[in-house]
Parts: sequence; structure tokens; C-alpha cells
Amino acid sequence: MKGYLPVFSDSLLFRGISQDDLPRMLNCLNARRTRHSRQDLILREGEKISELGFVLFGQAQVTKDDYMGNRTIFADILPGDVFAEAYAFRKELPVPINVISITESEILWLDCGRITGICSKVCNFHTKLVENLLFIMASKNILLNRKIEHISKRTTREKLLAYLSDQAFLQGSRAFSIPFNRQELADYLCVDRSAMSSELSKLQSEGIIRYKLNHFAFLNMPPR
Amino acid sequence: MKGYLPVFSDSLLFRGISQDDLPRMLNCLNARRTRHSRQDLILREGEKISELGFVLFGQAQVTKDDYMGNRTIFADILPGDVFAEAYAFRKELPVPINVISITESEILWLDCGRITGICSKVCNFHTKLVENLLFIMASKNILLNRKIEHISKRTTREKLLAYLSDQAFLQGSRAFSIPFNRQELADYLCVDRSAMSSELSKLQSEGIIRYKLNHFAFLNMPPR
DNA sequence: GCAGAGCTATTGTTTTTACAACAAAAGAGG
DNA sequence: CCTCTTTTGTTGTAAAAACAATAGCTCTGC
Repeated sequence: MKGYLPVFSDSLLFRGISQDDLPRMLNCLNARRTRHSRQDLILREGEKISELGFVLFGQAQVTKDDYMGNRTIFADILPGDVFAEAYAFRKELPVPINVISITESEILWLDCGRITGICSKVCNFHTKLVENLLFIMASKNILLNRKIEHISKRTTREKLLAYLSDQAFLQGSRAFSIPFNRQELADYLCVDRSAMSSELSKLQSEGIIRYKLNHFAFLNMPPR
Repeated sequence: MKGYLPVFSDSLLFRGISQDDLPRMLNCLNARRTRHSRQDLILREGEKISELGFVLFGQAQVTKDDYMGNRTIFADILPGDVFAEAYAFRKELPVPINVISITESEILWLDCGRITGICSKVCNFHTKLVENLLFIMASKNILLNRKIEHISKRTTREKLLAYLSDQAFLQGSRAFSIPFNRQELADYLCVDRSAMSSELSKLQSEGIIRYKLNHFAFLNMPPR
């Protein structure tokens, strides 16, 4: 476990928790570890869980297969990331997704009951861990809400403007860059890539935006 | 405050917390109350908050106005409901929505720092409150994810099938009812109501579903 | 059972999108 | 610098959606 100390200290979940406390803490939380090979299913659709996953090592993907056999990738998860936490706190609900190990990986599972439960030893790191977890869940919530706002728009143009103006706002400048390439942006906005590309050109030719690759700028800052 | 006891006991946030503990608890949490008239802004877009809202009395709406002046209603909130909790835990982020009082209303504000913080009196209701809050945030998370799955589909038909088959699954039957009328369903799925209506007829004439008003049935259960 | 209000279905038209195929540009590796 | 691969842009066509107008249905209160 020693080798994973940087993963803990760099993670949002364990942020602010002393490395000295970790062993006692993991013991108190009833933490268990699992190892997985490439292509292993870490979590299978339909299972019910009461532990949240924390990636110690390796890389995994949250996916869902539809009835046509198409696989949608919902998220890439890396060391320090938490996954399936919402379902761990709703342990009566089956998980609607798969988590697949992309590389060799190692996962730490933390019992949600222990996280919130009162520890007889009054471990004061409980407080910090709960705070971190609330922070993580609040953040995911905000991201999901933001995405819904973007993809709720009816036309590709509106979706683009909603997303891009949000990015401009978040980065505090009418010039900004985005963390997606075209295909990823199209996937995020749930539109066709080529249709989106041509809508981008239109926006540019109409003098609304300028862009090159993943760098964008609004020529007239959109109102807020 | 006495008159609000049923609101507390029926709420998800205070579920399982004894009424006898409430006064001490609210004191410990630094709770404060505000009163609002019809049309008052309870929370204004752009503000930053570190307290979550809990409706004691009245009715409110979470809304957002776009640059064209169109108002989108994101949620209706009622006594016992919690709102803005995600932003209260991300107190550095401005709230992107308005909360408007629809009727006379009274709101209880709870300091997030106090909720997670260690109480010198070791109030054991902290544990329960945190557990409830995690449950609420996990639940919202799941609802948001589900909605994203539904509206991510490219065509109206696919959106309908995604939503309806989810409902059938959740209600455990190929016959089920939905909590929306047509306009509300169209708003939820982000499509035009009339286009959606005609897609529904098509699905019916093709023998895939049968429906009357808000009662639906799959004739051949969709695969899961 | 009737009138009126509100909700739902249907249809035709216009606009927008997806899809497909290809051209152009950018990036990686020698 | 050149080649190969990946990403991005462009265009035409077919499919789907939005929009608008109208008819039909359902529910409520009388």
C-alpha cells in the first residue's frame, strides 16, 4: 500500500488527510482491495453495491451497452478517482453501468456505512472524508446540471453557443480553449461531428466566433 | 417553529431525526430563517452561498433566464425540499440559477460547514443528517445521469424508448404510468411536443407500444 | 349532458440534422 | 522533409425535427 501514498494525497477524496492516519483509517473503514486484469469487469450492470470504488492503480472506463450492442463510454477513470459513489449510497438500486478495467488495475472499496457511521474511536478524519465526499458529489452534480443545460438546447448552434459561452465565462475571458477535440465535443453535445463542424464554420463566417483547433474566441462577448 | 414539525419529519433531510433533538440541532447548525413574498427572489443568479436551503413553507421555482429573456423552469420546490445544496458545498462558485418564491414562503438556511464540522457537544444527529444529505445528493445524481441518458439519444423515437423502457424497468412491469403530461414529457426530453406526439402514434401503429394518456405498455418488452 | 378549458393528436411546410463520402489540414515518426 | 495517420472541414442528400395551424378528445363544473 506504501506505493500508493501519492495517489491518496493527490486525490480529492483523501485531500487534507495526513498520510500517517491512512492505515488506521482504512482499517476503520473496512477497506478492501481488488485486482483486475485488462478487460476485466470491475463492476457489472445490475449489481448492487454499498461500497464506493477508488482507483489505486491503472485505468478503467464507465460504459453502457445498449440493446443494439453499441457501447457508450461515460467516463474514463484514473488513479485517485472515485466511481459508483452515488449507487453505493443508494444500495437498493442496481448499478446501470459497467466499469471495465482498461489496463491492469487495483481498486480500493470503501464501505459507505462506515464513512458516515460514528466510529467508536472518534476518528477525526471521518469529518474530513465526509467533507471531501460531499465536495465530490456536489461537483459531479454541478457538472451534470451544466451538461443538461447544454444538451437541452434544440439546435446544434444553440448547443454550441451554450457550451462555448459557458467555457468563456468559466475561464473569465472571451478567448478560451476547450478540453475536447471535435469528435469529443460532438459526443458531449450529442450531435453529429460533421454537422457540428459545419455549424462552427457558419458561426465563424457570421462573425460570431473565431476558432482554430481547440482555441476559441467570441468576437462579441455573449451576454450573461 | 412548532408548526413545521411535520415538514421536518416528512422530509428526506431530517428523516429519522427525533423531533426532540430539532431545537438543539438547529441551534447547533446555526440555522437561520427567511420569509419571502410572492415573486420574491430567494436566490439570485451570480450569488455565492455556503448555506443550503430547506423549504419550511410555501412553494418556489428554480429558474433560469436566457439572453433572449426566455425563462426555463428547472424545478418546483415544496416544503421539505432541499435546494442549492450542490452550490453550498462549492461556495466559491456563483449559483447559475434563480430561485423564485411562487407563494408566500419561509426558508431555513443551514450552514454546510456546520453540517460536516465536528460539534463540540458531539451531537449524534450530525451523523444522521450527513447520511441523509449524502442520500439526497446521490439520488439527485442518479436522476441527472438518467436524464442525460435519455436526452443523449439522437432521435425523438430513441429518446422516447429510452425514457419509457426505463420507466417500465423501474416500475417492474411492461405496463406502467408516467408522471408527466405530453408537454412535460416533451420538455423533459427536450423535443417538440407535437413531433413527440406523432412519434408516439407511430410507435403505437407499429405495434411497439400501446398508450392512453399517461398509461403506457410495451407490447414486446424491450430488452434489458 | 353541456359548455368551456385544457390537453392531445394530426397534418403540411420549413428548417435542421444525420449520414456518407471526400478533401484538406495537422500531428507523429522516422 | 516526407509519409502515414488522425483530425477537421466541406458538400450533397435523405431523414428527422421544429413549427404552425387545426381538429379531436378529456375533464371539470354546473
